[in-house]
Amino acid sequence: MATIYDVSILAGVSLATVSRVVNNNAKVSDKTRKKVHDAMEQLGYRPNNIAQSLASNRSNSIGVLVSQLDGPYYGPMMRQIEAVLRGANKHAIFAAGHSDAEQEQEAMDFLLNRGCDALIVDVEALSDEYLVKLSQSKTPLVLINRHIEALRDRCVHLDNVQGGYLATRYVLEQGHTRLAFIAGPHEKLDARDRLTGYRKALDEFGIKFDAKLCCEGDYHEEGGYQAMQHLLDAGRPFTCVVCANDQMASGAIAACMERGLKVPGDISFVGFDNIPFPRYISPKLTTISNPIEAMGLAAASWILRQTYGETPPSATPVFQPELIERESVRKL
Amino acid sequence: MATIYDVSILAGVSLATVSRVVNNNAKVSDKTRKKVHDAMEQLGYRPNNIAQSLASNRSNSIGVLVSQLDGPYYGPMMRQIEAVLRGANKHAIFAAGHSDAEQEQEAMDFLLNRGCDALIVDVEALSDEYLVKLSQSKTPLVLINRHIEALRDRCVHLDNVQGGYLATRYVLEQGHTRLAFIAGPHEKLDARDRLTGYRKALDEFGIKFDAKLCCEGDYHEEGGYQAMQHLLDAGRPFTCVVCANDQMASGAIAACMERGLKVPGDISFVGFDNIPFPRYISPKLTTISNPIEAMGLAAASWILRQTYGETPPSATPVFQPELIERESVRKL
DNA sequence: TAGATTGGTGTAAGCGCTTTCATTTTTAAC
DNA sequence: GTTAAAAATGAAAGCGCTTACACCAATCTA
Repeated sequence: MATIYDVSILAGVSLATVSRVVNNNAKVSDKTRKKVHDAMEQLGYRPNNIAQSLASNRSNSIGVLVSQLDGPYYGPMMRQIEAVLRGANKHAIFAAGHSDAEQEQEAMDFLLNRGCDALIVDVEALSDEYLVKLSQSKTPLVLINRHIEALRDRCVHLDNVQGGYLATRYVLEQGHTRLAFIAGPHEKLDARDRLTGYRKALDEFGIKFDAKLCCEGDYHEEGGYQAMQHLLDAGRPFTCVVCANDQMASGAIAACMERGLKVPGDISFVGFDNIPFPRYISPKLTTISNPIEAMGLAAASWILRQTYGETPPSATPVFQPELIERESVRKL
Repeated sequence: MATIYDVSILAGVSLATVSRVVNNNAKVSDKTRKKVHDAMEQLGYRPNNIAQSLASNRSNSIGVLVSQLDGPYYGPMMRQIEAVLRGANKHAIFAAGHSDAEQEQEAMDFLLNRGCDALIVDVEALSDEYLVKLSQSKTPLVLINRHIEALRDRCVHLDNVQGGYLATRYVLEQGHTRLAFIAGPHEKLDARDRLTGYRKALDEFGIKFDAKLCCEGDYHEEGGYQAMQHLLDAGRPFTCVVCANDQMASGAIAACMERGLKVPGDISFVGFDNIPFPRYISPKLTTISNPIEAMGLAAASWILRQTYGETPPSATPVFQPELIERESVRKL
C-alpha cells in the first residue's frame, strides 16, 4: 500500500503538501495540487485512516448504542444513521446495550475506548446523572428516546404522552368506553409516557382508569399475547385494547384469533410505532406513527454538525406522533 | 488521558514492559507485572486503540457488509456478529450495500479504507471474480448467503434448493397439486435456488411447472401483495402458494384477505425464513427455518480464528433448512 | 525602493503505541 | 564459585499521518 511518503516522492513535493491536498485544508497552488493528484492516482493511494486518526486525534467514528441491533424498531434508525455518517465519510460503531445497566455500561466503555468522536445513545438503564456527567466530557453526545431536562437540546425523542393520548382519544371518539391497555415495561420511560397519555385521554372523557384492565407486557409479540390472555381471563368486559406498541398488539390479536374472537368485530385494537409488518395482516392495524427514521437522521446530523461542523447545531426538536387510521378499530 | 508513558514512569519501568503487560504477550515477572497493574489502576489507564492499531497494523475491527441494516433478516445476524466480536474485544463496522453493484463496491472500499482486519460480506451484485480476487489479498474474508466453489471453505450459507424443495414437497404431500410460486428477485442466487427446489419437488411428483403460476416479487411484503394480485387475476386455478420468503407470504395473504379469500380454507401458504412476525398472525405461517443467527455466529467465529487465532478454522458447513409446520396449509 | 504582506512550501516534531534487538539479571548445572 | 543458558527488561526505531513553525518568493504599499 502506497503511503503519503511515496506520493510525495513521486510528486516531487513534501509530505506536508500531500497532506494538504488530501485534506483540502490549506492553500496549495493549482499546479502542485495537480501533480499530487496525479501521483496519488498513479499509486492508487488511499489515506490510512488509522494514522490520520492518531495524528489528528480524531477517529472519524461515532459510537451508536442502542438496546438491540435487530427488531423493527432500531433497524430503520440504524440504517438512517449509517447512511448519514457514511455520506460524511465517518462510520458508526454499533453496540447493543440490551436494556441492562451492566451491559449498557460495558458497551459505553467499549465505545469510549474505541476513541469514538461522539456518541449517539439510546439507553434505558443508565442513570440521568451518568449521562449528564458524560455530556460534560469533551465527547459530544446525543440521546435518543429519552428526555433529560438538563440535556434538552440534545435529546431526540418522540412525544409519547401525546401518542398514547391520540390513540386513546381516537378509540373513545369511535364510541368505545370500556378500554383495556397493554403497557410496555414500566421501567421504560417511553412505556410510562404512553400509559400517561392513555390515562390523560380517559380523564378527558370522564372514564375512570381501571388497573385491572391494564396489563404490562414486554414490548414483544409474546408479551402481548400473554397480556391478552390475562385480560381475557380477568372477566372484566372491554371492547377495545390500546397497546403500547405494534408488536404487542400483534401478539394480542393472535391470542384473540385463537379464541375465535373477531377483530375488530368483537375487540378493537390500536397499536403504536407503525412498524411495517402489521400493515399486512388482517385487519390492518390502526396505530400511531413513530418517525424513527427522521429521528435517526436528526441525531446523526446533529452529531455531525456538533463534532465536525463549523457552526453548532440548533436544539433538537421533539417529534410528534400521528394517528394512522386503518382497520382494526370498529366504530360503535 | 494517561498514556503508556505515564504508566511506565509511575511504575518505574520502561514503555516496553508496560506494553508487555497490557498485551500479556511476553514474559514479565510477577513483581513487575503487579507494579504496572497498580500504576495503570492508579492512573485509570486505558490503552489507546488507535495507536495500538497503527503500531501493530491491526485495527481490531471487522467490516460487515450486508444488504440492509434493517429488516427481519439481517437484524438477528448482526446481533450475533456484534456479540461474538465484542466478546473478543473486536468491533464490527456495518455497512449497507443495498443489493446494488455500485453501492456494494463503495461500501467495500469504505471498509477496506477503514483498515478492517477482516470482512464478513453478504453481497449480491459484486461478481464472483471480484470476490475471489479479494480473498487472495491478505484480508481474510467470509461470504454469507453465497456459494462460490473456489471459496467453498469460507462460504456460510443455507441450502436454499433444499429449503424450496422441502416447502414444496410438504404441500404436495398434503394433497395440493395446483401450486403457485412467488419468487424472489431473479438476480439473487438464493431466490433462484429456492425456485430450483420448488421445481425439483414438482418434478418428483410428476407435476409440470407452469410459468404462468410463477410470479417474481421483491422479497418484501409489498412485492408479495402485488404478485398475489397478479396470480389471482391470471385466472389459472391453484390451491396453494409457495413463497420464497415470509415477508412476501404475508403480503400475499393480505391480498387474499382483502378479496375475502380464506387462508388456508381457500388458499394455502408456505413461507421461507421463519421470521418472528408471521408466527403471530392468523393463520400462523407454515414456513422453512433459516438459521441466520447460527450463520452469523459461524461467520464471526470463523473470522476470529482466521484473523486472530493460532489455529486456522475448519471449513464452514452448509446450513440445512427445516420445515416448520403451523397452520397455513390445509390438508386436501 | 525599502519594508510589509501574502501565498506557497518544506522541516521536523510529535500522536501513543509495538516490537526488534541488545543488555542485564536470574537461574540452573557442574 | 563458575559459566552457560534462560528470563526479564530497556532503548530506540518505527507505524503513516497532521500541523506548528520557518522559510522564501512574489506582490503590495507608500
